[in-house]
Amino acid sequence: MLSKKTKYAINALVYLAKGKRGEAIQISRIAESEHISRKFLEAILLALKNAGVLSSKKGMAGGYYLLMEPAEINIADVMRLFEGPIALLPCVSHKYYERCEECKDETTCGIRNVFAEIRNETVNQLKKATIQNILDRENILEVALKSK
Amino acid sequence: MLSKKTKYAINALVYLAKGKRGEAIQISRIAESEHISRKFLEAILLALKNAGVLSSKKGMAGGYYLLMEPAEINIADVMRLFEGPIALLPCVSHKYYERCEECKDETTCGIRNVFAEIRNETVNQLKKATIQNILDRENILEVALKSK
DNA sequence: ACTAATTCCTATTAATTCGATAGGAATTAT
DNA sequence: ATAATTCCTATCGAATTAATAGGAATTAGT
Repeated sequence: MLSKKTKYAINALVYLAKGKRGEAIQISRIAESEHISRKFLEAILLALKNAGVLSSKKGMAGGYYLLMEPAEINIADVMRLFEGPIALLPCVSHKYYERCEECKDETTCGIRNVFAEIRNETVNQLKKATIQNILDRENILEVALKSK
Repeated sequence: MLSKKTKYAINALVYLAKGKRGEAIQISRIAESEHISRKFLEAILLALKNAGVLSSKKGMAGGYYLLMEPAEINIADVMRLFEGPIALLPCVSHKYYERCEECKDETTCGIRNVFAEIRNETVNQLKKATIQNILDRENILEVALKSK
């Protein structure tokens, strides 16, 4: 399951993507709308800023705004930022690789082999899931609902 | 990432599947071979027994043995047993469903929609990954290595 | 220049989960 | 009987998670 941090990050990104591009939006406004603790959200948005996803304006009338395009922001990257590796085992992670302590031979380990495949398919899936993709789905679902 | 519990469970199941069917194998033997704390493994095997995957014989010359066929034991079920739901959000889990607190409309939530798809694909993937599948992969990898 | 509103940054806390350990009861082959 | 095993409950320390606190730095508006 996703941590609340990751979930809140996605909520906030979708919220920001729904607004006007370039308009600075205050933390407290996002926090209220999405029912997130303001202080907690503060840390989350800061991390997204440091990762280059968001930018911010300080001081009065300051706030956060998207730096990347919604179509470029994907769930895989957001998850990596807040949850660490997507791989289920350290021995099949690219960025956080770690050898299994007592694995006799990595090249013939069936467990490693199957989890490597799972990792690859999962990453592909999560990369397709962009913020833009989420917005598109919402539009489709709303249209479908109205036409009933 | 998988918890050590889940990883150890898979290690133990693969180990048992490699041995003779029906032969009771002691916890301590598995623990030594797979470098797992014996007491910790004890709890893991007990849980697998209660889930109907393993059975056991008590007393001297006792131990654990597979109750299900290696082709019937899949990673999805093992993960559910030790990690809880496979879904990344509670609102898309079947068995552990929980509504997102302040979701205005579940039926048009784009986040929910995308994570429902992710869940389905992940479950399909993890169900294909059976203990038998892992054994088969090891055989293929070993043959490939020898012929080099 | 002053004020108020905001982000930025560090530290702390409470609750939960994870990995492991301890000890003994129940069971069974020899 | 004895020794070896599973079964069961309780506990513990460390790490992680979710949240809170407080104040420094920055900036728009007056």
